[in-house]
This record gives sequence, C-alpha cells and structure tokens, in this order.
Amino acid sequence: MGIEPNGRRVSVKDVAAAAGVSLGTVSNVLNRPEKVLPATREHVLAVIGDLGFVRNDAARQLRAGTNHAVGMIVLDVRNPFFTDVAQGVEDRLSEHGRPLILGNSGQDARRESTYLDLFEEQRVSGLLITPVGQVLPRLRRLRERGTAVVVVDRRTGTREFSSIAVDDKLGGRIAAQHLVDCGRRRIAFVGGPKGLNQVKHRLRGAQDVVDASPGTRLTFVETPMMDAVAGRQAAEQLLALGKRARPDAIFAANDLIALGVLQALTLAGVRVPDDVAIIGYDDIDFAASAAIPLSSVRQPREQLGNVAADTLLEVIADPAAKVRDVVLEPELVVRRSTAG
Amino acid sequence: MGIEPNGRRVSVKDVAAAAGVSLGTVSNVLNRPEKVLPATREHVLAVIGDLGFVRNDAARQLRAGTNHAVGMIVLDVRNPFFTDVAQGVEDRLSEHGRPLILGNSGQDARRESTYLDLFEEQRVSGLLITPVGQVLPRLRRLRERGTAVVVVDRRTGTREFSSIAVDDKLGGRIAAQHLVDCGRRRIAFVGGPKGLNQVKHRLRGAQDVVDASPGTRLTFVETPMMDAVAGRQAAEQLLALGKRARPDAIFAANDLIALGVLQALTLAGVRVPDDVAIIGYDDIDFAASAAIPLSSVRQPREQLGNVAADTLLEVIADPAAKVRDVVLEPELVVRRSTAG
DNA sequence: TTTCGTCGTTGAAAGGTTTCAACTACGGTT
DNA sequence: AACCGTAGTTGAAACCTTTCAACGACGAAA
Repeated sequence: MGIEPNGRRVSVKDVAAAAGVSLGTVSNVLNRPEKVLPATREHVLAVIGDLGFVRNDAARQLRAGTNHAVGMIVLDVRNPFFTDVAQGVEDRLSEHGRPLILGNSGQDARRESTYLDLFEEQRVSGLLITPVGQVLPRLRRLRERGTAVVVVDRRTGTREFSSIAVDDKLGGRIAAQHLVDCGRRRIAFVGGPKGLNQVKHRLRGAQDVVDASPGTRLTFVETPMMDAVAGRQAAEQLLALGKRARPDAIFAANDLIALGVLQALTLAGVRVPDDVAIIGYDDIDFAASAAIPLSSVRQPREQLGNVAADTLLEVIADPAAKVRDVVLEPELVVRRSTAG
Repeated sequence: MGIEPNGRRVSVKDVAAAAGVSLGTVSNVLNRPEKVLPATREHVLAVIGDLGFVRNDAARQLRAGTNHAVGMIVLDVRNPFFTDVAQGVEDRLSEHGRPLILGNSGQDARRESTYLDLFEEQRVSGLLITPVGQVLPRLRRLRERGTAVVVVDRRTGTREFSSIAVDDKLGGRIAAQHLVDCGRRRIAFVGGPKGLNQVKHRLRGAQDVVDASPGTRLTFVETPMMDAVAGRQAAEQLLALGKRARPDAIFAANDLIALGVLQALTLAGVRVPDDVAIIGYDDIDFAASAAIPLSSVRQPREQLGNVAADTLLEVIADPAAKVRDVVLEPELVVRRSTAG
C-alpha cells in the first residue's frame, strides 16, 4: 500500500490513471471538492484510499512558494515557562490547521543560528522567536523574503517587529519592593548572563526600588545560565561569603534558579525565609510544590503564547499590518519563601 | 537582499547567471565542493553571499524524495520527563545535522493522528513515537514507504519495530518492594488511563510484589491523565475514604501525579511520610525540590533519548537492520517522602 | 437550427533543486 | 601528429503538486 508495483511512491498521476480521470481532477478533489461532480469525487476518493496516496508536502510547498508551518525558537525547552508559552502558541495555531515546528536554542547563539537557517530554507510562513544573539539583520532578511516575524518575551527596541512581552522592569520592581516591604535590606539578584534583556530589565527594576529605599543595597551575582544548576552554583558563592556578609534576601531571575538556590541553601542549613528570603520569577507550576513553596512573579504564559500566535497570524495574513508592541503585566505571588 | 529586482526569490539559476557559470556548477559548489576548481568555487560563493541566496528546502526534498528531518511525537511536552528525553534525542541528531520536528500528542489519539499525517506528508526520514492510540497499521504503512520508525518508552509487543524502553514492570516491583520494606501494608496505585502500557506494567509489577507479601494489599485509583491536576483529584478521592480506610502508602505512576497527590494531602493536613508514604516515578528534577522531597523510580532519560536517536539513525542508514529491543533498567531513589 | 452559457474536466506549465551522461580543454603518451 | 585520460563544466531530465486557460458536452434561449 502506498507503493506502486514498480516501487515508486504513489503520486496524483497514479491516482488519476487508476481512476481514469485527469490529474487536474484529482487535485480538484483534494483542494476544491465542490468543483467536482459528486460521483467523480467519491470514485477518486475511493481510489486514493485503495492506493494509499498521501500528498507530498515538498511538492506542494515548492509550488506554493511557502511552507504552511510556523517556526518557533524557544530559549530553553527544559524550562516549563517556555513549554507553557509554546503550548499556548500551538493551541492557537492548531485551530488554524498550521503545524508548529519547535526549535530549542538552549540560550546558545550558534544553535539559534542553525534553526534560523533551517527555517529560512524551509520557507516557513511565520517565525516566533525569543532572541539570544544578534539576530536583527537575519530577522530583517527573513521579513524581506515574506516571512512574518514576531518577537516573544522580549522587545526589540527598534519598532520594526511586533513583539509580545511581559514588563520585566515592572516585574523586577514588584519583586524587589516585596522584599523591601518584608524588611529585607541586603538583596542579591541572581541571574545571567547579563547580556540577556530579561536579566537586564529585571535587574534594572530591582535597582530602581533599592535606589529609592534608603538603607538597602543590591548586589548582582551573575550566572552563566538560567537553570537550577546555575542556581546551586550561585548559592555556593553566597554561602562562601560567610554568615555576616551574606544577603538577607535573594531575587532570582527565574524559578529554576530560585529552586536551585533554595535547594543548596537548605542543604547547607540556612533557614528560608528566616535567614534568607527567596523570590523567583515566572511562577512555574513547580514553584508551588517546592520544599519551601516559592514566592514568585507570575507571568501570564498561556496568554503570552496565545497573543503571540494571534499576532503572527495577523502579520501572515497582512504583512503590512501595523507593528504591535504588546506588553503584559506580571503579578506578585506570595508564598512561604518570603513570608515574614 | 535575497530578492531579485523582478521580485522573485533568488534561485540557483539566478546565481548561475550572475556568476557566469552553469547551474550544475552552482549545485556542485553547494554539494560537492571538491569537484569544483577553487577559483570558481570562491567566485560562486561570493555571488551567493551577494545575492543572499538560500537553498529552497522544498525543492531539495522533492528531488531527494525524502526530508532530512526526523519527527518525534511525545506524550506530553509539559512533563519534564519527555522534554529531557527529547533533549537527549535532539543532542544526538544535531551531531548528524538532522533537525528534529517535535509534535506533542498530549495523550490525545486525535492529535497523535494529526501529527502522523503531517510527518507522512512531510516524508520525514525517521519517526520516534511514544504511541497513544492504535497506530500499528500507520506505523507499518510508514515503514513500507521507507520511513524509519522507532518506538520510545514503550514496547510494541510484536517484534516489528525497534524499541527503547525502560523496564516498567521492574520499576513497579522496585517501588512496591520499597514501600513494603518500609512496613507499609495498604498500598494505592494512582495513575491512568489504564489502557496505557506504562500504567499497566508498573501496576503489574507492584501487584507481583503485593501478591508475594502476605498481609499487604493493593488498590488501583484510576486517573484520566498523568499530570498534577489528576493527582490532586485522586488525592481528594482518597481523602474522602476517611482516616481508617485510607492507604498508608501511595505509588504514583509518575512524578507529576505524585506531586499533585503530595500537595493535596499536605494541604488537608495528612502527614507525609508519617501517615502516608508516597513514591513517584521518573525522578524528574523537580521531585528533589518538592515540599517533601519525593522518593521516585529514576529512569535514565537522556540515555533513553540518546539510544533512541542512535537506533533510529541506524535504521535510516540501513532499513533492513535487525530489530533491536533495548530495555533499560530503572533505579530506586529514596528521599523523605518514604523515609521511615 | 444555431447560438450562448454553464459546468465539469483536461493537460501543459511552473516552481527550484539535484543528478548524470555528455562535452570541452588540455597535458601527457605513443 | 594523432590519441588518450582526466578534471572541470554543462544542461536536460526528473521529482510532484497546483493552477489556469482552454475544451467538450449539454441544456436553454433565440
């Protein structure tokens, strides 16, 4: 089934021959069934079933000049925040029958570039990206070629591409203000690398609050990644400082880091939140079920995904659509790790 | 850049014209550079850069008859176990320059079928799948068409397709034996739907241990899904039983369920592990950082992904390669949720 | 009877890449 | 001087789908 006696795959041509119609008719049955006499249609469909014919997408794309699918490059598939966003995107796209091709840059500019190559060669109709490296020129080129581009969880600065982001500076302020309100004075911000805009903005927001609050100060512990391992390593650094110099509050750039920090600190006998308060960022599902339930700054992730997909579909439909710059607001979630 | 003055995309033909060579030579530069005089090669490459030419993958695939990419259908992207496996696969594939197209069935046979359609139309060269529905006929058809198929985290029963799995029955035995060794007698197994082989085998393993241990018994609490929400709901059911009838140990079919159960029980004031011991399955990263660190049965996930990718590459290279049936062994990880 | 419209069907053309048999040019042999 | 072999290059053919101008058949209108 699906293979002709001569060993070749079944094509529309074979179907046409077997059904005794022209290949144009077969194509019509597939794409504009209402143009075809019901009797013919049924017959052709029967033959298609018998022969096990399956459309060759490469040929279809070649003809159409563009791939129906949408590409998405996420920063880290192992971070539930991004899979939740991707889920939101996929839900919306699948309503429109468009497949999503997911690429994982893992915060590596080289891998990001590889996926951009792939998507460019594939002529995807749209691209969703949370950029790592210097990709603006590539994005411009893609757009010139007719690929819709929407930036996710980041703003480009230039008003060239639509973007859906969460206000990171506000999030940073919310987190820091909460720590200050809890009476904490020596705050450490853990995250990195500092080139990442998310990191920069969250840090900036926190800095604003500290600047406006006499008697408080902020230190920056840079990490090479945004995962739990990096969190544990950062915690080691803080522990090495000794009890005196140690901060009394930690603001982690995301929940994975926060969970790593939390784990290492409790293991070393530091009491959370008594000795050190911890607040994370993202409010992933696991934050609530941590050893000490984690306070966090919640981002509306599914919404982020939905809006991103909608915006992309809009740009695909009308490449001249005006550039949107959606900024969603994060929200404080208080749990035990900062109680008191 | 990338667009000819006439508005069309740049093709090999345009490059050939601009470089003053034939289109066969351009293709040679791209695919067999050693066949081309260095001077010519450099010149063509320069023109390619100037014109911003990018290969059209659809045309290449059409010609080749097969897509270079590999498709993978996972059961649930929001479960870290599967993203870890996918990561293992992607790592290995990217070493061979093959992109991975990830599809998420979300344990829904309809979505699984949609992705199978997609991959079939795309003529992917290989498919990795953790099946949900009755897909054997589809898999057979794919193989007839020349697509390599490897089943992941499951065995097919028939010896038709290579599979990489972890011994679920052994895992079930390990978990149950551990609970019995801790002195627990009334064990509840939480998971489902029971049609899933993973669930069936883990349950069977547990049953074996219970049958061999006088004075113990096992009840089965079926869930509709394998996520934290289902775990919380199952916990409600157990709580409704009342203190007396309640089990003194719970074996959850995966860690997400276990975390859900744990959350709901502690919220209701049940002490873990004193009143009820809990053990999960998978040993995802978050198991260790749960409110009460979770005992679990660890599966070698990255290895699972690596071996799956290797096996698939083997089958792609030689479709007649003999069917492999790799079974990896799970391992007990004891933490606080079963201590004592 | 002729003419016109409509509906359904036809088949050639286009889309961009890769492959491969055929060709050219040129240095080396006899 | 004729011939051979090789390295480099050429361009037509094939891959499969979709589109669209053109065609045939048939019923209705003149």
